[in-house]
Amino acid sequence: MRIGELARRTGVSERSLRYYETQGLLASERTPGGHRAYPEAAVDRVVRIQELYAAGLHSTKIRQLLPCMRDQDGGPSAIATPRLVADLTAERDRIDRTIADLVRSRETLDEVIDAAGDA
Amino acid sequence: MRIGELARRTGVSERSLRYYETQGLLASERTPGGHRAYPEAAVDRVVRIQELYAAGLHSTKIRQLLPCMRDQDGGPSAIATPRLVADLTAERDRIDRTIADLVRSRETLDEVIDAAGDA
DNA sequence: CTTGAATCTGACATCAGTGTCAGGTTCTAG
DNA sequence: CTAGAACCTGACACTGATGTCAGATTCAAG
Repeated sequence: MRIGELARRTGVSERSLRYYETQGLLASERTPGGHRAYPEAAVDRVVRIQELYAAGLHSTKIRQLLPCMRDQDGGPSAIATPRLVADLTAERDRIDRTIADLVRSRETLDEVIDAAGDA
Repeated sequence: MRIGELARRTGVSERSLRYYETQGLLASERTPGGHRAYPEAAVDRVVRIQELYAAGLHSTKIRQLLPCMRDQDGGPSAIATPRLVADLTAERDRIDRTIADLVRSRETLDEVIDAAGDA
């Protein structure tokens, strides 16, 4: 699959896909002419990357994390080091706090929306 | 209360508090010499602002939203317009999606953390 | 009054992912 | 072969909240 199709299927811009490659998050084969060629599994991987980005992880952490993830074609190809586990645990706690925060903000929005609905 | 104390009590930098003021999010009285003076209620307000920022709202939306919020000293001083309600509903849906995404990412992290724990 | 802490304004830097554009090359259908 | 679509690299801009620094002013305690 080429980059255009991958972009279409994942909803991620070609620009971002190329950026992911420079960050070591997404590998690609190349055609003899130098065009990128992706395996089917790239779709899942890009979706995962997007999720992690949206969860506030930086590319550095994602790069360390990806090899330790179980992807659809088999088990993880690496086990997290204790150092990485500590980092990820911190990220996990941060995500917990973020979720709690989002829930509070959602309640705030709902209050305002409901108050307007009563009017 | 002056800006230093407000910063200490909210955990928000003085820089950010001044920025909030330029964005119309946080008013302040001024001493004769020009120093900012905040009422006690400012603490709550700053915390709210921080939560909304963390939830991904931009200052423009927060500025519109704040007057419609019920704060600790009474009811809201404004009712959201239909236009604003539509915006806030969109934000709410975005927050819902973000939460779902965070939960997925948290599961991903947990898997990796657990896998390392088994080793 | 003096002095040190706190505050003021204004300007510039940063971060990291993404948009966008230019100029060139490759691919593929006809 | 050829035209047009798709892709390549590289560079620069942007966003928007926040950090940081400089130089000046104000505040409050002795």
